[in-house]
Amino acid sequence: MSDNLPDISHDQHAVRRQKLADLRAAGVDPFRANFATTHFSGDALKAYVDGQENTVTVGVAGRLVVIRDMGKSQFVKILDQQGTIQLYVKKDVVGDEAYAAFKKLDLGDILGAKGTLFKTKTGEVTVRVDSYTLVAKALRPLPEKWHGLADPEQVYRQRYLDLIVNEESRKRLMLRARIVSHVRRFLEDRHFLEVETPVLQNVAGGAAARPFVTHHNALGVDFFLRISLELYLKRMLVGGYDRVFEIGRNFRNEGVSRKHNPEFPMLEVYQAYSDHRGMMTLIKDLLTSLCRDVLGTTKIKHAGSGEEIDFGGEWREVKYKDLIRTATGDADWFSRSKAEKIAKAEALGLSINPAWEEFEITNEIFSKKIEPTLIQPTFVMNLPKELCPLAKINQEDPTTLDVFELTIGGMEIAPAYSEQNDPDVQRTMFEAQAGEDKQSIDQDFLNALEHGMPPAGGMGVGIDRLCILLTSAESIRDVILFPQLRPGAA
RNA sequence: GGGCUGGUAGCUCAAUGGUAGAGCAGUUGCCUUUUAAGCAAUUGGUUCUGGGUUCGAAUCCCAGCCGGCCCA
Repeated sequence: MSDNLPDISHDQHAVRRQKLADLRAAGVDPFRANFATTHFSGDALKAYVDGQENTVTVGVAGRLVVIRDMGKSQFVKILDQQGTIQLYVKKDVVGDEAYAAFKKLDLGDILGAKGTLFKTKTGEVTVRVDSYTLVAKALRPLPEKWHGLADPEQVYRQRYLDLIVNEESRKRLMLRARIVSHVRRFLEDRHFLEVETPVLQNVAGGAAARPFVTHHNALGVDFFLRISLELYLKRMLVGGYDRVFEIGRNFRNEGVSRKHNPEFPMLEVYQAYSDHRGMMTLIKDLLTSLCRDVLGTTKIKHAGSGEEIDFGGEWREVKYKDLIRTATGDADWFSRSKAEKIAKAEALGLSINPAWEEFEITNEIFSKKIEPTLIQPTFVMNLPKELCPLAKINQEDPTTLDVFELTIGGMEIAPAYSEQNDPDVQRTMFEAQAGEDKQSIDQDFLNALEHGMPPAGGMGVGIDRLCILLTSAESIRDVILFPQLRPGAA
């Protein structure tokens, strides 16, 4: 190096670009190299045979995340999908030239290394490197090694950095992948068929939510992004698929919060010749098997309250109306006038819109005063009939439905119904809900019901919320790889 | 949409109206079993943006941009 070059030592990006240029000038282009691995880091660590030093050969690859340079030898760590593994690089093993090049590597570079396993004097299984290959140069520096990346905005916008430096995030988001995978396997084992139904719909049915609208140029029509999977999956029941499920994205054009992301994957399951009670068994089996096989425990810490949620015991079953009567201290709540209900709700500290229907006032009490307190798994049974127009009416109390809402950790985890299969009742319910807006009724769905849908139980499970629960996350953003944010400043 | 709160070196954070600092990272040396490796030296700043107050602003005020928490 000549003396009149500008000092770029403060600019890590420039220093790394210079190193890359030097490599290329020497005929080495890391971006045209590759490396054949034989093991992931965790598998390599398991391949070590106690006492057998330098007998097992492995090829591992990953991102350089720790460098401890001791002059003529270095201990470094690389990170791959399974975690980190330590490499020991000695000058007199790899040779002078390769060692000199190794000393020029930066934290963040991606390399492959071949060598033999041994245990250091402090007991860590380590690869004694015979040779290595740089396969990608990192031109930008990693965040700080002790504290990781703490700025929440950068964690969400540049999740890749969060995943490299924050082990907690890495583990939580990998756990999510295993949860979803387990759900699929669980259902497939029970003869459920996974299907895919349209995201672009001309009627956004199956739920009450504000949809996103988009436009199809060739057809010259607007479409809604779906807000629910329900009406298409029920068409599959009509078509003879007796057990179906879909894990599909729903889109709701509403607020963003700790519990809401505008796009979210939803599991919906439908089982012919079952009902909501069948769904209770299914969801309990699913959650307990997730606890057992994925988490390895039936006790989970609830991030909000710090309370321990126990999936192992009996799950509480309680009627919606009884919860309301208890919360209001009024055994005759459901025969009170609207004015009395408003007065009582306001006395409980709620702000009530006088335009609301009575069931909405009651449900405000449920969602604000009751649901957040239901930390242990609780089946809330027999919801009022106004809340779910797609469910069967309960025969003993026709003001309620054959449904439950499974609530855990203060969150609605899984609503399930005995599905309405009477096309005339369904039409009446739709019309009552639609009011003047007849356009919003999915006429083809009613047509399908008229062809005959078998009696069935159906259930929805929000995957994000399930993951919040099972990973004890504080926020939905912690379980979504790339949560929705306002576009960043340019 | 409202209230509170934050934005300072690549990252994590200090600096309470008076010369913008530290640790890590980087750079240069030393060190062939380290574990946040160690030792020595050292570079690095549009204090989010734009206005204002002031002799003087990272700090106070106003507006904006992007977050976080709570509420709707």
